[in-house]
Amino acid sequence: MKDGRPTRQRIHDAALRLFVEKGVTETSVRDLAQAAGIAEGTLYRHYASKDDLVADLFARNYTAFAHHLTALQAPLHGFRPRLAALIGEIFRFHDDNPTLFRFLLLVQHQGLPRIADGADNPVSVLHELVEQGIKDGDLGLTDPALATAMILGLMLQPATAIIYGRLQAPLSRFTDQINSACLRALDSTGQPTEVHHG
Amino acid sequence: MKDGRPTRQRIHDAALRLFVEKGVTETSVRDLAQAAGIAEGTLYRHYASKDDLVADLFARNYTAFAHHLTALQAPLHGFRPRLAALIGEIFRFHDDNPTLFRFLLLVQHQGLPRIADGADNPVSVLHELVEQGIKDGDLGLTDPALATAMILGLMLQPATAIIYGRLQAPLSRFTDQINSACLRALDSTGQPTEVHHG
Amino acid sequence: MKDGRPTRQRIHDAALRLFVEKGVTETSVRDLAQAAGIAEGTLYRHYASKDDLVADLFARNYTAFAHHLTALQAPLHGFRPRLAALIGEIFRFHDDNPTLFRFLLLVQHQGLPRIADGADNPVSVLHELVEQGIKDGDLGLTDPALATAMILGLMLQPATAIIYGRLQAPLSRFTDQINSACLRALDSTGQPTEVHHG
Amino acid sequence: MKDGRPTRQRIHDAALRLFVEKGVTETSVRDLAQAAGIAEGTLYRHYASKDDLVADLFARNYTAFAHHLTALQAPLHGFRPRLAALIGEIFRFHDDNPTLFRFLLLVQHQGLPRIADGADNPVSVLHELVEQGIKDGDLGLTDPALATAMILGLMLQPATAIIYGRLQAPLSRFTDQINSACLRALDSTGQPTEVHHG
DNA sequence: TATGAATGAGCCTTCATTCAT
DNA sequence: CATGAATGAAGGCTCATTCAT
Repeated sequence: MKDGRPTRQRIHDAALRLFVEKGVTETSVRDLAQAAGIAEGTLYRHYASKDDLVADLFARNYTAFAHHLTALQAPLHGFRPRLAALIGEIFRFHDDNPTLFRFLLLVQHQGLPRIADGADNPVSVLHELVEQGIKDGDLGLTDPALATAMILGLMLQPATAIIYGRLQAPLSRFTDQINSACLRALDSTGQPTEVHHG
Repeated sequence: MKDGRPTRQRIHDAALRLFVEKGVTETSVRDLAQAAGIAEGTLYRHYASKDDLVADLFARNYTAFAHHLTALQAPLHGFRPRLAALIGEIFRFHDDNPTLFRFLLLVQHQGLPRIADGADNPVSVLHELVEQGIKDGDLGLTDPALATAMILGLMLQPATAIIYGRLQAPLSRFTDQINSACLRALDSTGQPTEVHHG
Repeated sequence: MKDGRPTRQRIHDAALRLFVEKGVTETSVRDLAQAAGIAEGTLYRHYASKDDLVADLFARNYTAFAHHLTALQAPLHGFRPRLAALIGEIFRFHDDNPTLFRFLLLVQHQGLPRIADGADNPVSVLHELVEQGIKDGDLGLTDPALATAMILGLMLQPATAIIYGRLQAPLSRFTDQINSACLRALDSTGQPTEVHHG
Repeated sequence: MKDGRPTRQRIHDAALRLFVEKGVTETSVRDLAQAAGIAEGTLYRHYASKDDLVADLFARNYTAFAHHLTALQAPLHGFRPRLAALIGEIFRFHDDNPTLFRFLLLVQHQGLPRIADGADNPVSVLHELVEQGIKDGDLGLTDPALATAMILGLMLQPATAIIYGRLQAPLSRFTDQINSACLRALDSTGQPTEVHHG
């Protein structure tokens, strides 16, 4: 039961895994303790409550990832290189730790109000990039919220498809295709090739 | 408390609303009964269990919508008109009953295994359309799963953005933009306009 | 397990008994349910919480008893008859339901702030009687709070002595002795008989 | 956190204070450790258990006080001087350390069986004094248990009134009044002054 | 069908206590 | 002696479900 890792790390890992596998509400503290190889009471030495564990897990990683994405773009200039870097990094992150990625996706839909919009939010990072791109005339679209949603959809839905076995991991296989699909989707002035239809 | 609608319909409506507002697990049978204006025990005259209610609500509507989408395409021919019809109908469905739409989106992520892939599944309907489109040479992409994910992302993420207030309803406002964005995204041979980058 | 009494009454009786026997905090909801012959969850159909049960049990009886004492005095006039009636009634109450009496004594020391001073409080009833007595010149003492404490002590300490087996029940045996002891104690002008001391 | 006092003393003080403030059961070992500025485990270097701490605190002080009261009476003779000395000392004790006084009062109602009756018990000391007084013909009453209860009530209820703010500390203000009230209450042959009643 | 009191398993959390450092 | 993380039993409470009316 005891392995080398510190207690907190074992809670962290077990929680991430179970929350993604069964859902947050569906995972009991009993489940958590069992999976982490600790007693139930032990969890409360590290987190004030189950909710606190979820919030901490989410906020810490969500924020860190947002900061990482922001840092990544500092040396780059222009919409295209920055978007490419963003997508590449997000896909790499997914492949490095799919469980964490899915947890963030999962909880985002429940715990969003906890995290204020701003630089700490990966979605905001993307949104700001898009806004800047529109201002610089790099995009055909003029609604930043719509453009952000499109990019998000083109990135996250393939990730979801992997979860359900409709697409084969790793996600990074699709980095280039998704990147160029984003560029095309956003460029409303482009001329789609004429296609045959019967 | 009593209104004109039959009991079953009132359970249906209350459940949909509460499940979307608070989550399925977070909604208790007591909540349901209270919102529907019935006694707790009464729910069990209509559904074998809470799970059964969820499953029934999901399956019935998910399937019906899939059939509807299939029927819609029968008179149409070719990828483009069919995709346009699909998107138009999905967006219209969202705007007509956002609660049901969100419920389907929500439960899909938990109850998916219940619904076998096939004609009863809206995602499958899209998938088959895409497969046919590829076979007919109407799309630049060759991976139907990836193309399906892209279209799905371009449709669903704007719907999600509306939930979080990042985009203004109705979703139908974006039908044309999303439709053409799908076409561009899927057309890997198209030439994105040259853009300035600094 | 089932007897004829309604559930609420059985909870009431079991709670009173256990609270007095073991203390409020020391009595678990599990204990309560077992003693009342009901399931744990059943308690929560009748009381919002364990605290609520305690508060309700206390407030209801404490208040009712205060009202009863007040009513009792309406037809009487003057300090002495009223005090005699008060003591007689309090002792009779003790003997009729010693468990309830002890519960009120017990919880009073923890839940006092819940019950505002006033006509709903047996101690206040006594206090007001004493105040009136002082105003009418019926007492030697001039501090109503002190006089109230004295009477209270002369009544309650014998009740306590019965609990600990230092005095034999019923308490009513001592009604007259305590009543006259109160009168003597309160009459600071009286001349205690000269007594021999060796 | 560390102050000059030895660990045991700090536990002692913190325990007394918290037990009186919140109740024994309501005070956790964690509360105790925090208030005493020690680690939770440290408490167990000094006491075998929380119960043991309570018992020790109670027995030690209860016994010591009984001995003190006994010693106090050795040089005095006769019921009256001894009672006066007793009351004076008890009230002084209350005022010197109200927290300890209240703790003794509090725990007495829960832990009494632990302490055998006898010379180690302040109540017994009073009881014996009363018995001797009756034997010597110094009291009007003939039931020593009842007389003891009366004296106890006349002393303790004012102390209780101070806790609840119904009377102003210090208790010693009332020494003489309570002393003479005891004498009058115990003297069943005394003639209460005739009072007016309307 | 409808009701709503009753059920008891299970949930999150707290607690007194232990023990390796 | 002191520490504080770890323990797991027990606590109060909620829940989906049953059943007599």
